[in-house]
Amino acid sequence: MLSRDLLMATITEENYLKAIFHLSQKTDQVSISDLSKSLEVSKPTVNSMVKNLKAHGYISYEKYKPIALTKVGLKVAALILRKHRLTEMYLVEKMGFGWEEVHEIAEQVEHIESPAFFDRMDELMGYPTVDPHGSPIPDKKGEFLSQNKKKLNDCGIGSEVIITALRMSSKGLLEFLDSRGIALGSRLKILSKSTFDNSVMISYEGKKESLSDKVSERLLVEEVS
Amino acid sequence: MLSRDLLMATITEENYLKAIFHLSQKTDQVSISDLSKSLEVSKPTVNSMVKNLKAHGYISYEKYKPIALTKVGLKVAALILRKHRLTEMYLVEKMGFGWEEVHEIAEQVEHIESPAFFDRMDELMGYPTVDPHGSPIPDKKGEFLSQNKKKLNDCGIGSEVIITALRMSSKGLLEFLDSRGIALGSRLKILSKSTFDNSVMISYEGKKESLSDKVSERLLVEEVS
DNA sequence: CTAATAAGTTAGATTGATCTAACAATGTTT
DNA sequence: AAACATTGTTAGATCAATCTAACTTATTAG
Ligand SMILES: [Mn+2]
Ligand SMILES: [Mn+2]
Ligand SMILES: [Mn+2]
Ligand SMILES: [Mn+2]
Repeated sequence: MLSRDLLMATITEENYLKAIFHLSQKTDQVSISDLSKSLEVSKPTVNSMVKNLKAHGYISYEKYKPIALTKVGLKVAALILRKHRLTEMYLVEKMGFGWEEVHEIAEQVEHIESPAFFDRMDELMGYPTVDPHGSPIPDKKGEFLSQNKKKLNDCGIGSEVIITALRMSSKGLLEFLDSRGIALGSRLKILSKSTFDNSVMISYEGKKESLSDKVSERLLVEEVS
Repeated sequence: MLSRDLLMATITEENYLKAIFHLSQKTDQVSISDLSKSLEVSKPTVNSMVKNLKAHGYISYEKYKPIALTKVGLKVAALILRKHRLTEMYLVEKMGFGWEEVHEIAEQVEHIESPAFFDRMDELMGYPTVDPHGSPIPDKKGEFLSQNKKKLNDCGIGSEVIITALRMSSKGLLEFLDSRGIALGSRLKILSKSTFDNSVMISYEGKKESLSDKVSERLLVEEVS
C-alpha cells in the first residue's frame, strides 16, 4: 500500500483539512454540516472524522461547537495547498492545460509524497507565488505571503482595476470568464453599480458589459487608479 | 473518497495486478508466496485479495494452483504500466530527474485518473516507445509492441552490442551502471566470458571491464556486429 | 515412502472510512 | 415559552485491506 508513515495524515485526512481550511476562509465558523455538504459524506461520518482529527492534534473541537484548525493543522493544510497550487500552475504553464481543467488533476496530485517532485516543479517555473487562479502558493514552511486583495464589487465607481485573483473559483466561473474574454491581468473600469441587483457595469477592451454580483464578488482586484 | 467508479480497480488492486504482471515476466508460475514477498504483505492477505481479483475477472485462480492474469487483467495491468512508464520518461526527459530517482514517484503517479494528463505527457515527449530503463510503453489499448531483446550474457564473444533496455532494473543496478558510466545506448564489445563465474569481459570507450553475471543478465542488447 | 519443510487456507480480529436509523441538543418562529 | 426545524451525536452495520494463529495440502529430502 501507500504506507505513509504513522506521523502523517492519510489522503482522507488531508482532504478534510483542506476542506476545513477553505470553509474557514469564507465563514470562519466551520460546522459539521458544512463539511458534510462540501465533502459529500454523511454527518455521522464527519462527526467521527472530526474526533479523529482532534485526536491527531489537527483541529480544536468540542461537542456542538465550531471546528477550527490548530497551528499544526493549518500548516498541514497549507502544505497540501502548496502542492495543489504548484501542480495547477505547472499544468497550465508547462503542460498547456486550460485553467478550468487543472483543479481535478491537482486534487489527486496534491497527495503525492515526494518533496523532490514538487520542488522540481517549483524550480522549473521560477518559484511562482500564485496559482493560475491567482490564489497564493504557500512557501515550504506552510506560510502564506499575505496579500490584500479587494473584491471588484467593493471598488468605487470610476476606478480602474486589474484582476489579480479569484475567490471561490469553480469550473463554472472559469468557463464564464473564458466566454467573456476576461482573465487574470484583465484591466477593467467600473462605470456604474446597480443598487437593485448589485450588478456592476464595466468597460473592458472597448466593450461595455454588466457583471452580476455573483461574478463580481468573486473577482479580486488591485486598484490602479 | 477518491471515488473511482465501481467498474474500476482500487489502487491496491492495481498494485497487485502490476505485481502479478512483473512476476509472470520472470517466472510464469506466480504463487501466493511470490506475491506475499513482492508486496510485503502476509500470505492470508494475498490469499483473500487473490479471491477478490478472481471475482472481478482480473485473474484465473484455483486453490493451490498458480495465478495468471486474464485478458482483462492483463489489459488493466498494461494500462497502469503505461502510466508508470510515461511518468518515468516524463520525469527524466522534461523534469531533469535521474533514472534512478523516478520509480518511486511513478509508483504513486501511475494511480492518477486522468487520461488527459497522461496523453499530454505522451504528446509533449513525442510518443516515446520505451521508458528511461528501456522497458516498452504499452499503447493506449494496453498492447505491448513486441520487442526481441537479447541478454548481454547470451551474446557471442567478439560481438559488438548496444544496450537498449534493462531487465528487472533496481535502484542498485542503476546506481552500479551510473558508477561505471554505462547507460542505455552504450556500445560494448564482448572480449571473453568466464565459464567459472559466468562473468563477461567487455571493452567500452577504451576501458576494459569485467561484469558479473548478475549485471550482464540484466542488460538487454541489440547486436550490431 | 515416510517425515520434515514449505506453501496455502481458514477463522477470527483490527483499523479506517463510510453508511442508516434513531435520538438529543440547539436555534428560530410564532 | 412551546413547537418546529436544523444540527449534531450515538449506536450499530458494512466494506476494503490488513494482521496472527492454527490448520491443511503439497513438495522435497532422506
Ligand atoms: Mn484548485
Ligand atoms: Mn485531494
Ligand atoms: Mn519503474
Ligand atoms: Mn503503485
